[in-house]
Amino acid sequence: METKAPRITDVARLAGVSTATVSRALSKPETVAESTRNAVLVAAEKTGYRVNLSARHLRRQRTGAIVLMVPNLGNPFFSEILAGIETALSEVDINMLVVDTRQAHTKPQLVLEYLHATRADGIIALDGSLPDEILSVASSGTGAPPIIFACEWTPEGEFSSVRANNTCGASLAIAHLAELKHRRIGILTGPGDNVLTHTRSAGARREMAGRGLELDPSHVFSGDFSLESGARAAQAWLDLAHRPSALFCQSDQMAFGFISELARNGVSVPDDVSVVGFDDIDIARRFIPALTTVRQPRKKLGLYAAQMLIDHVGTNASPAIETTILEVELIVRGSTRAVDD
Amino acid sequence: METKAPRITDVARLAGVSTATVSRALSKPETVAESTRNAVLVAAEKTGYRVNLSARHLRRQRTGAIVLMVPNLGNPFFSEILAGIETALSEVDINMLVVDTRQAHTKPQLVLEYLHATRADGIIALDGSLPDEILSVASSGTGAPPIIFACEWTPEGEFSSVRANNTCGASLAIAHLAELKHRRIGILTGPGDNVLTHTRSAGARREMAGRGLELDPSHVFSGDFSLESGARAAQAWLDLAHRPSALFCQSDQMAFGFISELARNGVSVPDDVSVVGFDDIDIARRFIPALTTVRQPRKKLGLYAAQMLIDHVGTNASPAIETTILEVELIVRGSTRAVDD
DNA sequence: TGCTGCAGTGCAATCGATTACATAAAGGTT
DNA sequence: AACCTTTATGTAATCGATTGCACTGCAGCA
Repeated sequence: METKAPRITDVARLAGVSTATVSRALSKPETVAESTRNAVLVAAEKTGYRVNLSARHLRRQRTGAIVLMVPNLGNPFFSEILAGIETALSEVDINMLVVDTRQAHTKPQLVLEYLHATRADGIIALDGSLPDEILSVASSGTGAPPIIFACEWTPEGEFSSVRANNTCGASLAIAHLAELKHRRIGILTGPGDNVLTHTRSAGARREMAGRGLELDPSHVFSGDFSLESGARAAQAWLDLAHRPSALFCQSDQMAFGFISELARNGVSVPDDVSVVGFDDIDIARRFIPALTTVRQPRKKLGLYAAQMLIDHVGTNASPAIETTILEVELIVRGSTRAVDD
Repeated sequence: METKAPRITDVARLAGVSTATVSRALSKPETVAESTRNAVLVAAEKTGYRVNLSARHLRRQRTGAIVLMVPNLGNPFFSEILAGIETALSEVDINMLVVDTRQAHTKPQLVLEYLHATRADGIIALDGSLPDEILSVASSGTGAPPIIFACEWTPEGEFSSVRANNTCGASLAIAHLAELKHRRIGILTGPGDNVLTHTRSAGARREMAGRGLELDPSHVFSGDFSLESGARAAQAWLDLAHRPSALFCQSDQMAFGFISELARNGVSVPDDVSVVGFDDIDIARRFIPALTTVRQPRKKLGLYAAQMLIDHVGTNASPAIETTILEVELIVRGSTRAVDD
């Protein structure tokens, strides 16, 4: 019963033309006479013909797909960026291959596979801390597809990237707390080796310095952007004799973990501490208290990254390194309030 | 400068063997003499050879990829399932192509493309409500790749699926509330046309009936699994003269929206109302109050779905329809408490 | 009338790897 | 010594679509 899928020759025979004409009628319709084109279309419809993409890709030397390297698929922060990328790609008929890079650090070989041009036409990396082995291959240019970093990036700046203005975001967060008269402001950072951590920390420190505020080293908590690391920071906060009255968390997730753990210990946000997050993920406006945070234009980040990659893929040799920085916005909600005098 | 990527003939020449031997040495090492194999491996290493996947796929008549149809990439509930699927697939060297099906309903053509075998070897659908146009093609069997439903499924049961025991989950939720002496229990449902909505509602109703509890029609709120629909239900709840003392929400997101909106109106969970969710997404244990909910084994759902699909793809003609139902678990946290007598 | 140009089409090479089949060499059996 | 196996390798067809080049026929032009 199992009928074979129709091939281009089947359509050609039915339409009474050559395969070359069928191919042209379908992919460059304007080069074929209208009557022929219609005959081909009818024949294609009748046979239920679908091009064989493997054959097309082989011949055209493109794969019609890009890979997306995500540091941790389980993190909700990424999902909306994914959605943005997907939207942009689906319009130009490019597929999105998703890879979780958590394993990249233990098994770089596995991820290296993706860097070779027969797998994908390009790469969007949401993970700025890919192992050096991978980055060196990527930058060597020989046969490796173009790569764009989104959100995160590599400090050396060898690659194009689209990112939020993290420095400015951190400044906004600190400025907001300072204006609420907080003078003992703490910071809950991301992982030590992460560019976002550095950039946000630097932005925060600069803003504090500019306002003559000191940053007590014991008020710097180090986390890893996750809920649980926020909860751990709360424990550390509780153990302090001299506690900060406000905390700038470098991710919303950590802010939630922090607030939640404090709540379990009878400490209230914002009454006892003010908290500012970073990202503005969906749940932020519905957390209790609603979280004051720095909004990153996630959908836009995804769209821009995809667009940039599409451009690179189209003009198949543009080594120009572009960096697009998108503006962020402080969203003031219920997790911050002025200190009592 | 741009050197062409090395081909299999380059490796063959360098190793002094035929292309057939190179191919075998790389993909079926045991069929080649050890000395030859080593020579090939060395030559491959030296040239930096990578197989051209388009060529391989064309010849082998497989694509090495499966597509994953996700109803809404922006929803955090799905991310962990994605992670599970990705883990299983990466071990067998299959790629995951992710497609957002929100557009499927407006543009079925676009999604139909994926159903043709040259794009993917198989499909995992997290969306049970694909348009009929698509389902009929999928079930016709002619050239369409195997499809597995995960989490959601189609009511007609024409396809294999992996899902949680939703009926049982709903029962557990209601039983828990009933044991806390709640007698006026409300339900916040998902979209009316969704299988999960029906199954969970049926399970809840049955459990209530079994315990002699009445379900007041005005205590059934209809949502769409989203945060905001939970908030809207809270408004509806506030407007009631005779309010339920407990609410079973068919998703955690809705529970958060509901609790949050009540909090803004000075109503406390669990003091004034008890709330049970469904899913146990990460944030549930850190929400304030921590959410009592029914845990779905998300990672496992992903793993099983991937495994089932891999099996189907391997034995390339197994029309047997399997249904795997995974058990759920009630996680009691702070959003529920006994009614005051 | 004869020539040029162009639109429309077909022929056949090509993309690169895989694999059925053929062949050769080595070892085993009687 | 003749013959059969087994193992290792090579030859060449094949997967299906695309596209450079060549060809045909017709319109336009001098």
